[in-house]
Amino acid sequence: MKKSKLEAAETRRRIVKTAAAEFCRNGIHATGLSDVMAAAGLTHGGFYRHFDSKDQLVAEACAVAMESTGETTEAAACHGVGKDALEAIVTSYLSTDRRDNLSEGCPLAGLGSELARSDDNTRAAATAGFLKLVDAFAQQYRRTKPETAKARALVAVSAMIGAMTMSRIVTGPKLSAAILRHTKQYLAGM
Amino acid sequence: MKKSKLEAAETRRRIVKTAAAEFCRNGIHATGLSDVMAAAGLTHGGFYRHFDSKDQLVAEACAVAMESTGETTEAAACHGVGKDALEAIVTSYLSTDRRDNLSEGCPLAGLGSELARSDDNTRAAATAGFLKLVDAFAQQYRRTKPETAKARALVAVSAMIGAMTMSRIVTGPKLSAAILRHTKQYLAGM
DNA sequence: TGTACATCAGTGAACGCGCGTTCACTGATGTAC
DNA sequence: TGTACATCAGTGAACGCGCGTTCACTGATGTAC
Repeated sequence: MKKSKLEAAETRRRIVKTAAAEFCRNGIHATGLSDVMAAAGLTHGGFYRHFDSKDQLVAEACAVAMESTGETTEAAACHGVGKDALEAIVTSYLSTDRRDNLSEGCPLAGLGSELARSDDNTRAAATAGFLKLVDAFAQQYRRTKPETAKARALVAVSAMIGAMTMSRIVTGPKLSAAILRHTKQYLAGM
Repeated sequence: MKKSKLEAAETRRRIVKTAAAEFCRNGIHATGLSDVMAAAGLTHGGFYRHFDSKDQLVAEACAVAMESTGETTEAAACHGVGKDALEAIVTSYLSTDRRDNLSEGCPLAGLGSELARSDDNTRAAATAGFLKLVDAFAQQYRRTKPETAKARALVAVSAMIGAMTMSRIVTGPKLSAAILRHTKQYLAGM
């Protein structure tokens, strides 16, 4: 049953991508390797042909999910510059669709507290992705010293992540929507 | 070995309080009932004399942890009014001590993504605690229409929670401290 | 107030289950001649 | 180019382990008379 090297590499990518979605949807701890492999159309036994451990998969899945979030953000930012770009980014990030579609969402919001307890590789991947988001914000703060822009961007991205997290915790759809709406409005004018 | 009703009630409270600390430190999924009971000085078998399920304990532990966070916040707010109170709250909440002392920290930051996947009772407890924090902020926004104050407070509290979460994820102590410092400064002047 | 008995907080062993990980096996792929 | 053989991606059963939960048991507490 051996597959060609090309197929094997493709399988590996599929596992990581599937893992990213499954972890984001159900949480890292709550997602078993069997779940991931089954969702990728494989049996769990083959996992260790591709990875050393679950932790390694978690780190790579986090990196892939953050890349995807970064691309979505950059795509939104292309719709304009300055305030327009800011508004496009936060409108995309803080939408109710994104809130309800965990598997394609930002892992910083979807897995935040679990990432804080993950190993260095995973946290490094999360950090790199976070800094890309921060840069995307900082670039839109025109007429501002770079260091001020960076500081403001740190706050804005943290607010965005916190707002998305809270909108998912809160019981009551009105409150959940209000958190997203007000954070969106505030950050767009920051 | 039966204990008096008073002792039993005291034991129950101790279990909930211990659970709040253990969940906040290690995460809900990663903390077993045996861990909680052992930390409370008991064997795990007695758990079901006090609770129906782990989920029930999680909900009560979340409520207790949120109460504690609320009290800490109110205590900080007593140091002044308006901008002074705001600064006291965010300085307390966003300190590096709080960042490094998970077990006594705010569950919204320490358990955010796990709470988002918890049952209604747990999320309701988290929501009630969140709204208390929002009120504590809103009260400090003087010379502002109540609805504007509430909206601003929603954003500020979300930002605080997101910043604490990110400061724990990020690799690199300087970046971690910068997130806390800049968010602190920004929210104190909001 | 004193005695007999039911209650039940807490113990410790056990339950089934799913976890991360390992392993013998398979058969198509890739390589050496 | 064709053949013989080593490699290794993927399968499926098995490993030990810890999980949430259950249960028989204990003995001090609380209650009924």
